[in-house]
Amino acid sequence: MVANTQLTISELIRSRYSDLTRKERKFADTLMANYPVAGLASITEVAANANISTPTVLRTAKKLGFKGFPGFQAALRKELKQTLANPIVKHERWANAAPEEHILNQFAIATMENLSSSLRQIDHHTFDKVSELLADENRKIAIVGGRLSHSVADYLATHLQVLRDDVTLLSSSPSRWPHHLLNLSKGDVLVLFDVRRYEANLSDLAKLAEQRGIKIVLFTDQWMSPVSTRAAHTLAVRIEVPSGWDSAVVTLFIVEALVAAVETHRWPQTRARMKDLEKLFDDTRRFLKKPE
Amino acid sequence: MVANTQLTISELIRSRYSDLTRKERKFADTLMANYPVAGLASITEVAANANISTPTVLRTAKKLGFKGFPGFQAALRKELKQTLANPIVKHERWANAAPEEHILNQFAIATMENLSSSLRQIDHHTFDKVSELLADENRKIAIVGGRLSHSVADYLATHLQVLRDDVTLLSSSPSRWPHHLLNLSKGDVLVLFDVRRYEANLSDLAKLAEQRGIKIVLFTDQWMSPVSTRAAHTLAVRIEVPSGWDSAVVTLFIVEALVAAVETHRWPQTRARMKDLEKLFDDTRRFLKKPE
DNA sequence: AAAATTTTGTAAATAAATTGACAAAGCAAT
DNA sequence: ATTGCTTTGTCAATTTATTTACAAAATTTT
Repeated sequence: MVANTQLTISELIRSRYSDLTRKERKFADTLMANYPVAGLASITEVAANANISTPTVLRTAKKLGFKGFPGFQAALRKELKQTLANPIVKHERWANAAPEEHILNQFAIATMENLSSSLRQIDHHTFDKVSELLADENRKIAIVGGRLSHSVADYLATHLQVLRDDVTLLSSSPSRWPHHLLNLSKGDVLVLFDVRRYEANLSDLAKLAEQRGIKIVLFTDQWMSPVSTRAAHTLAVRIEVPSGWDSAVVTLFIVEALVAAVETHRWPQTRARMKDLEKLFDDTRRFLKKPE
Repeated sequence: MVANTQLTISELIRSRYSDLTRKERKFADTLMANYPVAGLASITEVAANANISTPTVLRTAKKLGFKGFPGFQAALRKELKQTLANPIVKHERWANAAPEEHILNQFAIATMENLSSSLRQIDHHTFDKVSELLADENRKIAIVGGRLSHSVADYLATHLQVLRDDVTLLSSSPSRWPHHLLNLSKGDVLVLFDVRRYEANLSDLAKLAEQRGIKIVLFTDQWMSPVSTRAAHTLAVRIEVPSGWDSAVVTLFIVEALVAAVETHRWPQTRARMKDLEKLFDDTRRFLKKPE
């Protein structure tokens, strides 16, 4: 007999309940009363909690179609994992029903996991501190990224420039970086993006910045760029996806949230500033109908 | 040392994370990525899933203040029992302990919704078609973005350039765009990022491209850029977040998944090419130790 | 009420998990 | 490159869990 993989174990128990003997039902009841955690301890403990003997637990598991207790428990865990997994991925099936293995699905799952576990790790005090730093117009801001993280640095710069003055994006050629630092002084902020493989140039730049008393805000990955020892604040995110390189999605997410936080800090000034800028852009670039 | 019963284990890990060594963090990361189920199997299995040895798992548990692995596990179960009993904390399975209204959490909710609803709308056949187009080395590729989407265009260009030849990122100044089109001919591909407010320049460029028989791949938002009428393939995503502008996170997600798909199509060539490039970059830029 | 049958538990055998001791590998400082 | 220190894994010892075999208890049938 093989366990039906379609049914949850609780459904399985309900459907087979009439086949169970008195003590077996006692075990089933105990499990259902605290489902599924009551089934996740050792067979000894589980039996003790239900006031039955260990062989009875084993026999029940076998009756439900499992080879042994460990198999039963593994099924419980698997089920729990799916239940706890992000409700969005799990429940909201796609209209067009792309197969589970489609790369979009694979990526979605990995990205959701990256996002949720990054959120669990990020300290929101750090986030708040960083957003205050970036909102403080007494500090100049320089932004720099590595080879692959340059676009994210660009994104942050573009958006911050809308919100405040004195925001510079360091060019992508490392040779010119030290030069840029001359414009910064003690108390100014260097935002640095460094994910693996960590670049020595960024490390050097951080050293220089530290010597000048410039505050470093570091975006890195879970393995932590060596720059983190010099950084005033470090925001580490998870970046693993099923491909040959790393994902910048969660980093971009944090960047956007930060920009939104800065926007909130500076709302009065921002409002006026954005109007001005919009006008400016309207003159430079032509826009089409504005939706909504 | 006794485990503080006030803290959840995930909080405990976060607070002691800096005390953990490399492999210990690997365990912590694995646990956090699939919390708390990843910690509920036997120590052997848990270690195997994290690709570390069992003693390392044990040492981590002890470092966190538990007497042994079974004690650690019992704490996880106890916590899980409480979590499952109280639906209010449900959300905290994927957010951290920051208050519900914290902008990080607000953003997380919005972003997850954007991602899932975009996934539901995107036709995976379109996605596959686009990935084939981009993988076809007989077609030249030009990439262009608007004012705010330029960084995403940059990201796509940087990554595609690793995978194949003939990838150009159009500069951010619209006046030079038409010039670039001269390098493209019938059957080549123009990837265009256009989210509200839709830019007239991009629209003009699309018209020109269409006249020359260039295939247009459009990334836009749910309201659809006017370019969509000229596009061979349109990928529309949801972009709303609680801030003054729109989110590029989901767009970047699709871009990354596309790059991964192209990588798969072209694996044999890619492999060699990436090796060459790595070497080239190693000569130009200096990298520090490569993690993992 | 006794016999037959089923259920349940005890206890031993087996298998597996946990832990500890130590050696190898990795890393940092020189 | 060498040394000293830290981290990590291997392997064996120990403990614990799981399973089996069988006997006792309970239940049902006659």
